[in-house]
Amino acid sequence: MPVDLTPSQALGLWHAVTVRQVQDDGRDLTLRQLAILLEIYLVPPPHTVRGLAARLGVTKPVITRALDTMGEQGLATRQRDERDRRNVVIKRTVEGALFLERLGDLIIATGRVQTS
Amino acid sequence: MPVDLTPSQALGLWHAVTVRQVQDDGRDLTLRQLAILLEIYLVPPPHTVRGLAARLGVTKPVITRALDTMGEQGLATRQRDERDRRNVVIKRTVEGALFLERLGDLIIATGRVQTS
DNA sequence: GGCGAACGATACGGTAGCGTAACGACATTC
DNA sequence: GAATGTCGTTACGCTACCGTATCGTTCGCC
Repeated sequence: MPVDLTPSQALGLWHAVTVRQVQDDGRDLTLRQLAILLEIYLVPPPHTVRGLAARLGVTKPVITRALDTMGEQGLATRQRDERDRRNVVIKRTVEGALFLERLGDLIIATGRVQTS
Repeated sequence: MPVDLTPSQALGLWHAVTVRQVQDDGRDLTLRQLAILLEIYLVPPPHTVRGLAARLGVTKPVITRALDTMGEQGLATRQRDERDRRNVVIKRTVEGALFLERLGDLIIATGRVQTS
């Protein structure tokens, strides 16, 4: 099941999905926040602030702030690591999973339309 | 040349591309700015502030501000419409075209790796 | 010519992001 | 048990974005 996109199709897909995301989503996430969210939900846990910062090439406060915002929106949760209480483990939430599920559906639906 | 993505592959693609975009791009565009950029370069001109605002479901100042920022970065230019001097026509730039070209290549390259 | 509408830009107060630097809590090491 | 190191968070000053409201310019129309 290969993904065989031309450059034009690739950008077209990105275009359509991004526009619909802007239109529909009241959340207005940053690219960084979206990257963090995808990282949390698509990469096996555990996730820490330091780990995410290193993975994305940003500073720790960026992650802390993003988790603050996304926490208020119910997209992720924080939890102290009881084994090493210096660490904070980032947990997934139902709402976050739903958000990504909708995003996945949007991409697929758009891809079908774009290339049909 | 169909795009036959599973939900998992779709999100995986989005994930990898978004993360690399965050890692590599010092510009740190907003989702809205990215949507505007894609709209300008993938939809046939002419583009106006009002048109883009309507298309994306945002207010006019959002477009004005985004064009300010993107103008400083060389990603787009503004030009008065001499036929109707109330209008401003948004023009593409070489740098903007290069940016999108790189994005397209990134998506394709990622898609190949992701699904191989 | 004057009035109203349309367009883009600007002003305003507020919020949220940024990077750098420092901080408190905790673990580790000697 | 005191020093050192490692976490995540907070503080600071700053910049950029937000939405609402208003402004100046320009067009169209009577």
